Amino acid sequence: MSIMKDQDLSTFTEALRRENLKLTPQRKKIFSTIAESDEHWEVDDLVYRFWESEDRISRATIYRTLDILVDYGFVRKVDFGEGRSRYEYAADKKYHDHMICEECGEIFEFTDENLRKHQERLCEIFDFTPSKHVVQIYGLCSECQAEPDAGK
Amino acid sequence: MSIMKDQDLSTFTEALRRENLKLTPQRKKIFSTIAESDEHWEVDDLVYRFWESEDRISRATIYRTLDILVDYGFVRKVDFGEGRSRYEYAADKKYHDHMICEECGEIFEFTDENLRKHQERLCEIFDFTPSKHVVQIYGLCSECQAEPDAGK
DNA sequence: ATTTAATTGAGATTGAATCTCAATTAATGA
DNA sequence: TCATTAATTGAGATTCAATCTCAATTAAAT
Ligand SMILES: [Mn+2]
Ligand SMILES: [Mn+2]
Ligand SMILES: [Zn+2]
Ligand SMILES: [Zn+2]
Repeated sequence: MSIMKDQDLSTFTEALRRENLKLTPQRKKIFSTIAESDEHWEVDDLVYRFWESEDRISRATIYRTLDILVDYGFVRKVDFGEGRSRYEYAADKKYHDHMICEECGEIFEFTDENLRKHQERLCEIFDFTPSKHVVQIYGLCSECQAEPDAGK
Repeated sequence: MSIMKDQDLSTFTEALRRENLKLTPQRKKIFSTIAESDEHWEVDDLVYRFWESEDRISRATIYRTLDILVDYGFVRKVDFGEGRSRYEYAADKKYHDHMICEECGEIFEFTDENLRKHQERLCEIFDFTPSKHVVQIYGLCSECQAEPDAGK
């Protein structure tokens, strides 16, 4: 685990203490696994990863810990309309949006400051105080346009 | 039912015939109810409305009919992260996006051509062929900023 | 009127997410 | 180090939206 992520872990530890929550082995393990995970993983990715390891962690605990991590801003919850949630480690990553290929499932991240500013302006017009923006573009990625079966 | 919506119904009828599907009383009733419904309704809104009427329609049939209507483009399915889907009658309404107040649940629609064009440009850059865009802004509406309990 | 493939509805099933509660454990401080 | 206490865990039950199954019904075409 990198220096940066060790820092994150101690930030997590402090946040827990601040709210009188305990630093349990389960929470520690979930945190460090997440910090090393691929992007946009789902709960079962964690469940099965732990399942194969020495000490399993129950679904309930995983869900509960994720809620805390989302609250604290270490993890972002994303919904690509699959009927279940995905998550991404947020601590070392700035604002971005997603393109989702409906053929191969690949997810492309992009950042567009103009897009962001447009939205801010709209909020001003509506006198709306935003807490969260969702921008998603569904369609066919470059590969899948060429060969419709590429991703299968 | 307006002239416009009668036209829609016959378009629906034709679409059904084209695919060898039958025009049943249930489908007719669902269609006309939808065409008169408020925006962003959910399945249970329909279920209960039919429940109180003469002839009830089963959940399964409602879901199946909605799938067809979404396929044909008469209805748009929207997800505001509530754990269930909402729908809106699409036939007489052009492109728009949504602001969702997290306090009172109100949904505001807006249309911004620049935003749309920005997204188109991004798709070109990524060589991505879009089929669907989702833009949602969650936060506090004007009313709810002033009085946090306004919507309760 | 007959034929046939599509449709319906009741109820079972799935799958994600949440809840319950008894047993366990981290944290605090004497 | 040990006792106290409130937080945590895990197994399994529960919830809820959505989908599936299948026998009975029905729209539509001839
Ligand atoms: Mn991402
Ligand atoms: Mn709308
Ligand atoms: Zn693709
Ligand atoms: Zn509001």
